[in-house]
Amino acid sequence: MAAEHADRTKRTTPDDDGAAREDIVEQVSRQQPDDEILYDLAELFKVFGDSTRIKILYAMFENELCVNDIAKLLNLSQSSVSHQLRILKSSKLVKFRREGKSVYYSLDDEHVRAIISMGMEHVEE
Amino acid sequence: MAAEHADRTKRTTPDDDGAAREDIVEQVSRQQPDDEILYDLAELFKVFGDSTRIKILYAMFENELCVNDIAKLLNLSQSSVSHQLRILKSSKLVKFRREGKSVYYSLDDEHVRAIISMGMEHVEE
DNA sequence: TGTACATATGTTTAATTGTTCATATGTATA
DNA sequence: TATACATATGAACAATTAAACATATGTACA
Repeated sequence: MAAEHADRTKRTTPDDDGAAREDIVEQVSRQQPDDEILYDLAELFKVFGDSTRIKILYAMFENELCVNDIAKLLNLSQSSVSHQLRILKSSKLVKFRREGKSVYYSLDDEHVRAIISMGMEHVEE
Repeated sequence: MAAEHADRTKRTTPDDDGAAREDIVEQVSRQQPDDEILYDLAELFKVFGDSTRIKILYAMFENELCVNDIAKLLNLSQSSVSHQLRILKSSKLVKFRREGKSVYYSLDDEHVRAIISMGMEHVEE
């Protein structure tokens, strides 16, 4: 794929290049997932894309925490934490269990951990 | 860590639980990366968190593409594509090379591919 | 150098969204 | 059941931002 394109870019005739480009574009178009899937993908990353939510997620990297813990830890209002947890829940990024009056939240699966780790590597390099 | 917490939650004395919570919170607080790093991490995911940018990134998954290709492929204005590529560039998600009048963009490194793939797995499950 | 094509960028506007405040729901216990 | 504590949720406001439009910059070629 990439190799094929590399070949084409070596051509010098304008018309040929134009035709090649159209071919590439059409091929990419066929390979592109449905808009709906890419929309969902963007929505997923949007959830990671807020510093409050990232702080909450990171805090849960190795511990389950209740709403109050998170509020104290990050110096946020209980309301704000609860609102954000609602978003994290509906994106399946965290799971929770009730124990007495408290609700303990934790990361939902290894994907979440992996995505955060991968992003961290990119940021730190 | 998680094991230690599991132990503590078995205690029934309210005072003990309270003290244990504080300990956990303080420990998490020490483990938490600097706000600045988490802010950068959120900023990174924010870039992935737009359907237009995700479409552009995905289109470049296996091919380098010029601005015009992307505009045609995704039925977007040249201006819009260029603005988005600027954001992708400044986040180091894409690299580019000039060839004649055109500028060819491609994914910057394997991290980018990995993050997208990981997100895709989460969305598709 | 002038013209055409490809890309970049400044500005404005409409829409999205995180936080705050107020209030409601849920749970344990006296 | 009344009270206190923990969490959830509805509404309003302020800040962010993607798209559109106009225009500028950069490149090739006659």
